[in-house]
Amino acid sequence: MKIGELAAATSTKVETVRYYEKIGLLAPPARTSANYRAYCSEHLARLSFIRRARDLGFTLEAVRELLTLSDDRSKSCEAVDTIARTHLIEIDRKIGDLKALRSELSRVLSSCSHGTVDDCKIIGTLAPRPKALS
Amino acid sequence: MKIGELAAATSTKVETVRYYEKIGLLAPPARTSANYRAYCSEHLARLSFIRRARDLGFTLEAVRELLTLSDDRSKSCEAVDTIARTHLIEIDRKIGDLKALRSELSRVLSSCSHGTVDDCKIIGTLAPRPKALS
DNA sequence: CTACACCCTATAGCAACTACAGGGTCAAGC
DNA sequence: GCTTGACCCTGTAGTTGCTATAGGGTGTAG
Repeated sequence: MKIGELAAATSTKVETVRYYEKIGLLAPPARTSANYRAYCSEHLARLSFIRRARDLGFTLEAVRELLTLSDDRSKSCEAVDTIARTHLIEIDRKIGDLKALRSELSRVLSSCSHGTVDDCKIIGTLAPRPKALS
Repeated sequence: MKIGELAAATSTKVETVRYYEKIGLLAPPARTSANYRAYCSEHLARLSFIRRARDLGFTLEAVRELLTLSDDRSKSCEAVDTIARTHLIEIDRKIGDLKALRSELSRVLSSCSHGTVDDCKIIGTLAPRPKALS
């Protein structure tokens, strides 16, 4: 399996596959006589794992941990659970942040009276022209 | 006003203030005899504007546009409105993405039976071990 | 035999900072 | 008068997760 095929099979870009290899997330595969990367099904499984985890928003560092954990199949999956739960909390935090930001921006927008910049409440909200310059 | 004071007044880090100057967002201030940056109230107003816009999630490029627009006080604020509305749409998209991701991750997490990694549904979901290796 | 798609390495770029390294300046305290 | 410490300076490299480019080699179809 050449890199382009592996990439296509996992909806990944070729450069990204090479990048994962460079940062040690994907094991370097064998090479053909022409120095082309030759992947096997283990690589495909590994990269699929990585992509799925990435799609779920895990950082590469978290993916790295998950991969390590998943390699020791007899260990408790508590650590796995912890990583996922931590990630969920982080997502909730981000959603909360964005919602707060959304309502603030929405408020600013609704105050716009569509006149000149001089009257613009959006600009006004951003830059409260100082009443007293020092 | 020295850079540390300006930074403190706007809850910005000193390095960030210098960074804004470097990328042309904040005008270079006068210098003291010791080559220290000496800021005036205009700089304070400008940096406050930048920080508020950033807090609302505008990109630096959007901030740059908003600053340019806000300098021409007689112009229509339509362009300002457009930038803000575009940003709002973008925020909504991000919230949607995160919510979808959240529900997916939540589903994965709830399937965890807290046994060993070998049974772990989280790992299993991420890496469906191929039934037939090629 | 010559296009063309694919592969290789190595490096730089993106956003928006942040963190050094390696210096200079200045006010206070002994 | 000298040192300590907090501040300031420039310039560069690091962060995350890729993506893009330059400048080349390989393999196959017409």
